[in-house]
Amino acid sequence: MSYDPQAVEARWRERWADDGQYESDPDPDEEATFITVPYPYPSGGMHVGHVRTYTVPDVYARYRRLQGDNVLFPIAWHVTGTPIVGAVERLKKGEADQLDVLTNTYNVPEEELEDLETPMGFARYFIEGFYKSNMKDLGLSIDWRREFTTNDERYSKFITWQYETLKERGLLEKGLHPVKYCTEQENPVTTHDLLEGEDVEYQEYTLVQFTTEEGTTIPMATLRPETVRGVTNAFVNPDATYAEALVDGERWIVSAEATEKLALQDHDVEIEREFAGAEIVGTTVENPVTGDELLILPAGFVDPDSASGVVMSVPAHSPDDYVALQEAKARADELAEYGIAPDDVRAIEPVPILDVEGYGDVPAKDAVESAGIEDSDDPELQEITKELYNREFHTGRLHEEYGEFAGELIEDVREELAAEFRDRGAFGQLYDFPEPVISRAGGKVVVAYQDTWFLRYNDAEWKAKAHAAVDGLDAIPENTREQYDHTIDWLNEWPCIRNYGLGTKLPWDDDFVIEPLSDSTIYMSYYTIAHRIGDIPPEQLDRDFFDTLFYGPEAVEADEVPRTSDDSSGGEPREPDETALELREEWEYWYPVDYRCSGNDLISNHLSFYLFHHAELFDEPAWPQGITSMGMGLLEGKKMSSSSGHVVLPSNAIDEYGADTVRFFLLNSAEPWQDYDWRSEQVQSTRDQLERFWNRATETIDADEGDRDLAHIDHWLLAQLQETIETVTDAMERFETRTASQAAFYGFEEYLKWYRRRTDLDRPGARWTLRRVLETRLRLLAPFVPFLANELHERLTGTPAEEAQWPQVEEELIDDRTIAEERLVESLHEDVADIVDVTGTDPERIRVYVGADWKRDVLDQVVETGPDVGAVMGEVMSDPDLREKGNAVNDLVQDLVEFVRERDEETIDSLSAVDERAVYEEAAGFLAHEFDADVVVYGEDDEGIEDPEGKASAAIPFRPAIHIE
RNA sequence: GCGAGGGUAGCCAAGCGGCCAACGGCGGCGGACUCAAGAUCCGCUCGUGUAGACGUUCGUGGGUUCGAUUCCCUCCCCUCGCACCA
Repeated sequence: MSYDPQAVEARWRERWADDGQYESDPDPDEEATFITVPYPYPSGGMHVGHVRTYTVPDVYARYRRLQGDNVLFPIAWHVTGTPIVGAVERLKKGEADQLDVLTNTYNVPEEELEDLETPMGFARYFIEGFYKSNMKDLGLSIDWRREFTTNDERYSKFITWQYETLKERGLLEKGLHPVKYCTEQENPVTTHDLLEGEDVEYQEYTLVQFTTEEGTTIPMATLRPETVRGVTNAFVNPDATYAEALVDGERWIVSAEATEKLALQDHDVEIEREFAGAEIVGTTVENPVTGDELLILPAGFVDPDSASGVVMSVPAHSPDDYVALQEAKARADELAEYGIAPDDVRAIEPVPILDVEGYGDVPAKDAVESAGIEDSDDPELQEITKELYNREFHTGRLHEEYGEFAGELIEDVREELAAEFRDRGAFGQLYDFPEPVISRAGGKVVVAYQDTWFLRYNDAEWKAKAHAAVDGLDAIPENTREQYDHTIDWLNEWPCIRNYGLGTKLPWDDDFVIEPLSDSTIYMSYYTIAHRIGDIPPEQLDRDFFDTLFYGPEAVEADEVPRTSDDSSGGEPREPDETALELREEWEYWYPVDYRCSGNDLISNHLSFYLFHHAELFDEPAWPQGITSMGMGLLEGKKMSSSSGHVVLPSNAIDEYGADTVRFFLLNSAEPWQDYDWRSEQVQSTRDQLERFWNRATETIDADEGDRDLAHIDHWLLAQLQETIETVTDAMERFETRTASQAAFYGFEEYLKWYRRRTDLDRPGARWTLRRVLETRLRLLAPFVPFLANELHERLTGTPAEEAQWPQVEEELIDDRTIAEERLVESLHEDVADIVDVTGTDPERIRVYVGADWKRDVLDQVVETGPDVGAVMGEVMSDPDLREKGNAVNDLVQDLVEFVRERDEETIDSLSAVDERAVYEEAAGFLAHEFDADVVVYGEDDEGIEDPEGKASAAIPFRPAIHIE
């Protein structure tokens, strides 16, 4: 029967569903293995780029089951936050892009679009229609009883418990934090809400507070506060609108735009009057650090919508400023209209404040002159400005006048220096974007301070615990360990709430929702009880309930203090909840998570949060045991992207190739942590290979069973099988799905190819061997291609592969000597083929000469003495018979020393027991058949040897001489 | 810039001190089978070569070693992450 994956797979899916095959419950007699994967976010459909993430854990789950474990592999749906809400809004607005993705990429029928117009309706559509059905079609061995969404009432109770506990432990703190803010909607926005400037990051500008004669503050925005001593003048845009305003009670002058930003960044701003920038051009201001009086010059390049709208000029270090100053000098006479004396402008000279390698005293001048820049419109000006900026930041050292900071590198002291001036009241700060950022609502996006709650990942003790969790972790691949440590060190306060979106309300302030990365840190524990918690009324799921569940009855009994912020029941001793105690058994059985299979892009946030929260909320035995981080998927060499339609839907791929092919391709084309590339040509080829495997397997199954009457080559194949079992098992333990499947499938195919050439497959011994090999391979492959492997295994043995055991190496079938012997045959075959090829002859007769016994003695001596020509010669020459042979021995020793050096000890060992001549004699028939020639084997010293061209003496041990004619 | 990963024959990709001119797949060429196509099987696919060899290769330039694709350093190029976004 030919390979029909759709039919085979449909049967097994049905069978698994009917049997509840992958529903796992605690069983004290079996070891628990708990595997998780980040729950998908159904803000769109699933594509093949997502498939491997879920297939790798499935393969491991299936592997552990074959090893006898009780395995739990659950899934749920993450709907928290704004992406789904945003997607629904865009749909309702009828946005073309959104409609295109839905109807063209994901083939949502027009008439069903309406169902997607509520957030949960949208989520449901993609959960049921894509994720869930795709996962089932792929044969993922998920316990479907445990699914939930993060918007479920009971899940929220669980998150509530988590956040109340963290708050009580002092790990949540309230404060102001800069966020992206849409001035149109008057609301914070996320990257997804942006129309323009998605990847622009806001920057922290220092406001250097210059003052006018009247004592008005003019804050000049800079990213380089350390250049304050190099300021020679200021620039304002004469045509822009500026405002005089009371800022926190002080009189300030900034651009009109800046007043709004200041107001949003926790300043009290009262605008008194607005005027054109020209008004203050020509006046002077005082540098708060040096006390110098500086002139304000006009400049059209000053953007009033960038920071404060007033900039300070540092011509010695900024090529931009240098060119602007030169231009101002050139038209100094025109500046008289602003009441500026032209000579005052011409008198302005750059003031260097630092030394930087590779430039002279005035670096900006050097840079401008060597680049040959003439005016401020030159596009190269930006480049050299950036280049000099970088150089100065990393290698620039401050001059003497900086006192304690003198001689230091800018990158080491900038922050410290700015902080010091800030303390003295000379500097302020302002967050702003360096480029325009526009929200999807069309409004300008600025940085605003928001009152927020954040998780204190900067807490030293918490960090220490998280590091401890990393120490005990099986980080796969191992080099991700340092990334976790690095992230843990680097993480700061993390705002964990949002103003809107789906999810759990902040327990003590329901204006806020806990954001998606923060409500998904310990939910793996929720899986252990998810299938039973539905029977419990939500109101019963209070703090005591979860305390009992996770911390045991004593956590409640011992504690008579009211626990929740709104608990008014007072200090009554409480009874642990019975149901919670029952569920506690589930949690204790399954926890900890043995492996979490995730993407390497999540290391810097989600996976590190996962470690932080486990380390804090649970005791060490419940900490994560292992994390596998995976690479991403490409489609025909390019990044997949649902918005551009450059995706393949799993359902299409499964229809076309079958689920086993999809799985096998993904698992075999790269190791999980490497990127893979979905190329339809390769996928098709994978399918062809599986089909060939199927056909061969079917032949073996249909043939007579044979019996255990084994020839040399059968022993050889069985010995290779043992090596394969070992390789595959080792690889599976390390999640090396490529190595494992490659060895079990393609690697072994190579052995079979040789085996088929070497022997008569109709022998009873061969048939027995082939059945044995097939059965073992089906078990090795069952985690990868479960449909095909279970089907064939059942046809072969009567039971599915998944009900059998993972293959064990059978000691009595290990046979290094036979493997070594067969290698000799292979290399003899290869040598003959080479000679035939090079000479272009079609041989009638092939003569094989095995080296003389004394040569073997010399080899033994080399092995004993070690690969050292001098030492071996010393030993060998003490034998008179050998000494007599003179130079021949010398040459032989040279060759044999090299022979031994090139091989490892095991190979040499296994060769020592080999009867070389017998091996060639056994293979003579095979060679005769292969080359269609007579094959005769001689010993070099045989009497009656035929040696027409005197080749025999060239033989050395394990490298016979050959003659063909 | 910081952190991580990577650059191997036409393409994908393994190797990670000697068994390596370098597994495997795709593509290409030749052959067997076939009326034919497909599938399958065999051989070739860096160069030279009428004897199993030699020569030049594994981003660049150095170094360590008897010996380096494999170890160390320099440089060049590519990919990913860098925060409130899942």
